[in-house]
Amino acid sequence: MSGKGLASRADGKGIEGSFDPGAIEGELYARWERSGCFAPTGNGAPYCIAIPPPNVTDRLHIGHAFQHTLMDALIRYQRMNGRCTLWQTGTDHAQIATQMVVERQLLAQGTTLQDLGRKAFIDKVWDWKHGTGGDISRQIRRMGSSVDWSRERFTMDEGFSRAVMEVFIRLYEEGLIYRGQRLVNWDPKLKTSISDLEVDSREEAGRLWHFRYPLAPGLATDDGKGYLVVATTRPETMLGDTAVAVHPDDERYRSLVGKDVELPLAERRIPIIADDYVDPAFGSGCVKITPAHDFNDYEIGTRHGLALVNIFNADASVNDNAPPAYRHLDRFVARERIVADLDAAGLLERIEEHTLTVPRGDRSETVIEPWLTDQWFVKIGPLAEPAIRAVENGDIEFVPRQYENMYFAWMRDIRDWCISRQQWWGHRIPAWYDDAGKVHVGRTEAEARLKGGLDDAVALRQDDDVLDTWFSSALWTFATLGWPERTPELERFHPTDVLVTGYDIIFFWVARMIMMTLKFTGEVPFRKVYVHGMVRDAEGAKMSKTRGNGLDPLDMIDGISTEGLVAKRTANMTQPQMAADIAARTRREYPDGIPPYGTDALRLTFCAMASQGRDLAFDLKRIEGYRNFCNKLWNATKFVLMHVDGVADRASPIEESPADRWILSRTRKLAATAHRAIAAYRFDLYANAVYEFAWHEYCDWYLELTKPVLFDEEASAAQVGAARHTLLEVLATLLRIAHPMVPFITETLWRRLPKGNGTGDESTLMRQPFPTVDALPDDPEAEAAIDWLKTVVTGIRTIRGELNVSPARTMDLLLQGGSTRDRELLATTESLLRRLAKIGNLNWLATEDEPPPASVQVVGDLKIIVPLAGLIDLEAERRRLHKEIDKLAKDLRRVDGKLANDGFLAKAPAAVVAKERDKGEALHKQLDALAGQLSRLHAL
RNA sequence: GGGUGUUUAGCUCAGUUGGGAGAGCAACGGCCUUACAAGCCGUAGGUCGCAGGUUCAAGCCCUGCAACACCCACCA
Repeated sequence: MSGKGLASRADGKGIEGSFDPGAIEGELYARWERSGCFAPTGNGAPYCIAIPPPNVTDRLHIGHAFQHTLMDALIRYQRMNGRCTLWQTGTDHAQIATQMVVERQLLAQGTTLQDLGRKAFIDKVWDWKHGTGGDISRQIRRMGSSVDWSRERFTMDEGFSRAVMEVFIRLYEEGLIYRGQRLVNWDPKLKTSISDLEVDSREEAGRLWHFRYPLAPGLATDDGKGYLVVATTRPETMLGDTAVAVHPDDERYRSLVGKDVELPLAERRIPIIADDYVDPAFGSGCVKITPAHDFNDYEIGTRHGLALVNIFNADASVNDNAPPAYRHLDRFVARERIVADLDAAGLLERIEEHTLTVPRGDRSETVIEPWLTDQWFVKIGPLAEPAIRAVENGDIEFVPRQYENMYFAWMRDIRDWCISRQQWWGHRIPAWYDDAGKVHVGRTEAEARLKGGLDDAVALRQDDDVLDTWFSSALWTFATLGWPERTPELERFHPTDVLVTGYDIIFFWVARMIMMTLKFTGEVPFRKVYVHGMVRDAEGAKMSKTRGNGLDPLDMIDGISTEGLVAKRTANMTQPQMAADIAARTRREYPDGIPPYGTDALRLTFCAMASQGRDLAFDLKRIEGYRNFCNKLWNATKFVLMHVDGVADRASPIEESPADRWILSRTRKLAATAHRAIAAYRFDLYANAVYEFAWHEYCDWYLELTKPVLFDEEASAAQVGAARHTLLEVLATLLRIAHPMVPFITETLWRRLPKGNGTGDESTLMRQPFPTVDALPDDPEAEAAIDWLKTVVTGIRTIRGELNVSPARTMDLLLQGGSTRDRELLATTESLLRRLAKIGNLNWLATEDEPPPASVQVVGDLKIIVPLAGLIDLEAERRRLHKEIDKLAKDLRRVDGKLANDGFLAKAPAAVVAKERDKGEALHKQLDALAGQLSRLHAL
C-alpha cells in the first residue's frame, strides 16, 4: 500500500461508550433529508426504483420494513456507485380500505355515509388523509429509507388522477373498456362488486342438503319415484332455480329430459335439461340450476336459454321475485326457513356434513354473492398478450425465476377485469348518462357532451361508480414520473430498474402494471422483479392481529415494555375473547419487553434473512446478534481511533507487514463478494460476507495482529505507520461496503475518521464511492502466510483449551519437521505467533530428535509441540490424541478407498486424483506423528 | 383436480459448474488477555425426508414416494 489513501486531516476525536442507536438515528436522518442527498444527482447512468406505494391506511408493519430495507440497500449501493439514483415514493389511496376506515370513524361519531352525502364524505376522507392518513410516510423515515421525498406522490393527487382518466378514455375509445351486465362477485356488506382476485376461497365446514323436487304430474323415474333428488350447499338459492340438470348419458334420467319438475315453495314449473357439466356419480346425478346466483349455472343457463331469476337485494336479503313468505329475509335466515318448510312438506331427504369452498371478500370477510349487475370491465386479452411476451423474451425477469410460471399460468387464463366499484372514495368513472340511459364518456362532462353532440339543455348524470384501486396502481411507474406529459424524468428514469415486491401481489399489481405500462408507454415498467417472501413469526405462522403474534418494527427499533406490548396486541380486537390468551403468551415470551435494537440491527437482520423465494421466520433472537455486530463495529472503530491519531502524515514511509497485506487482500475478496451478491439480489450472502469479514477477519485477527506492532516500542515508525494506515483504510472501506445495509452506524463512525480517503462528497458516507475490487490489492502470498499463522495459532490454542492451560500462562513451543516453506513462513510471522499464542521459548527440534513429553498438533509436515512438563494431565492428552487419530484414520480410509478404485483413477480428472494423493500423504504423515506421540505418552 | 416450493446440526438457514458437510443462535468447557462480557478462546453435535437410478464419485442430476407450505381451479 502506498500512503495515498490517507489524509492529512485527522480529527482524532475518538469515540466513547458503546453503540447507542437511539442517540444517532433520528438526528442523522434529518440531516440527510435536509441536505438533499436523497434526490437524484450527477450525470451517472440512471437507476430507479418505484416504491410499492403503501396504502394511506397502513401503519408501518414488518413486511414494509423488510421490503424497504432491501430497496434502500439497492438504492444506496447504486448511489455510491455513481448512478443517478431515484427512489420514487408515494402512497396509494386504497379505495375500499380507506372508505372502510373513514366510514367506521363516522359510525363511531354517530353519523353515516348517507347522512353526509357524497361530496361531504369525500371531503372527510381528504381531511383524514391530511391528518393521520399520512403516518406511514413519517414511519418510513425511521427505517432510514433514502427516498426522494420531494417527489412524493399519491394515487389521487391531481396529476395522477389526470393520468387515470386519460388511460380510461383511451382504453374506452379502443373498445378495451366496456360496460355490460354480467354476473359479478358481489359483496353484500360493502354493497359493491369486487374483482375475482379480491375473493378469497376458503375451505369451511358446511352441509349438503338433499331435496326432493316433485316431477310434473304423471311422470315417474325408472324406479317408480315421483320426484328427483337434488343436492345443494345453498338451499336459499332454490327460489331462483330455473332448471334441473342431468348428464346426457345418464340412463336413469334420459326419459325425463325435456320434461318438468315442480319447484317447491316457489310453485313454478322448471325443465329438466341435459348438460355435460353434471357429474352423474356425484349425489343423485341431478343438479338444481340457478343461473342468477351461481357462475356455473349462469354458463349452463346461457347454453340452454334459461331465464334468470334474481332473488336477492343488494344486501343479499331476499327480494320480491321470491314468494312473499321469504321476502326481506337475510339470506341465512331464509336458508333456515326454506329447509324447515321443505322438511315440513316431506321434501327434505337428508342432510350431510360437507366441506366446501366458501368465497369471501378479502376486505369485508363476508360471503360473496354472484349477482347480476351492470359493471365496467377491461377487456384484458389484448393487453395480456404483449405482457406475456415481455416476460417470455426476457425484457422482464423475475428473481427468483420460478415466479414466472405463476405469472404465465395466471396471464394465459386471464379473464376480463371488473373495474367498477359501487363506492364513493376513489377515481370516479368519467361517464355520463342522458335520460335515455345512453352513456357518454369523456375526460370531463364538457368533453362528453361535445363528443356526444349534446348541448347544455340535455341533462346528464355522472356514473356513480369509482374505479378499482388497482386500476390506478397499475400506472404507478410511469404516472409518478409525469405521464401523460413527456417529462424529463419519464425520459430519464423509465423503465425503472427493479421492482421489489411480495409474491402476494403479483397478480393484483405486477401483472397489471406490465400490461398497462406496455400499452401506454410502449416500455416495460421495470426490467427485473425481485420477489421476496413474507415475514412470519418465529414459528413460521402468519403475523396477524387475531393471533396477536405481530411485531411492530418500530418497537424493535425503539424498544417497548412488556405491558406496552400487551396493550398494543390486545387493543381493538375483532375477537376480544382471544385477548387473555394473547396477553398471557406475550408476557411469557417477552417478560422483559423488547430492548431498543435500533434500525441498523433490524435492517441487517432482514438482509441476512432474505433468502430466495421463501418466507422467513422472524425470530427476535436474530436481531440481538446483529445489534451486537453493530456494537462490534463501534468498538473496533474506537480501537482504530485510539491508534491512528497522528497517522495523518502522508509523506512518512511505511513498511507493510504480511498482516497488513493479508487484510487488504481479504478486503478485496469482500468487495468482490459484495458486488456479486448484490447483483444477484442475494442480500443474505452480502450480509454474511460483511459480518464474517468484519468480525472474524478484521476484528478477531487483524486488530490482534496489529497489537504486536503498535505496542512494540522497538517497532520502526514505518512499521507502525503501515499498521495505522491499514487499520484506517480497511475500516473506511468496510464502512463503505456495509453502508447500504447499516447506514446509520456506518455514517456515524465514518464521520469520526480522518478524511481525504474518498473521491466523493466528503460530507457524507452516502456519497462516497462503493469500493471497487480493482482498487484493492490481490496478495496470495500474504494470504498464505497469515493462513499458515492462523492454523498454527489455532493449533496451539486448541492444546490450551483441551488441556485447560490458562491463556494467561506463557508456554514454550517446539517445532519439528516441516518444509523449507514452513521455516520461511515462521520467519515472517514469528513475532506475531509469539504474541498471539503467548509463547515463551521457541525452538526447532532436529528431525531425528526425540521430543519430550508433549502435546502435539500436526499441520502438514510440521509438528507443533507444546512440552507438557508441569502443564497437564496425561490422561486428557491421551484421550485427545485417540480422538484425533480416529478422525484422521476415518478420513484416510475414505481417501485410500478412492485411490484403490481403478474407475476413479481412470476417469476422474487428473487434478482431482492428484489432490486425493496429496491428501492421503498428508494424512499418513499426521497419523504417524500422532501415533508416535501417543506411544511416547504411554511409555511415560 | 392442476401447479410451484420446501425437507441439511436442538432452532433459523447457506451450500455457486457433481470431487474432503458449513454459518449464526442455542449447548458445553475455560477466560474480566491493555476496542469490545452486547466480549475473548476452545469443544461437541448431522445415516443431508424416504426408496431406487445415473456416475469412478451424489446434499447437488434423474424417477418414484412421503410430509409440510403456498398458488390456481366451476364438482352441486
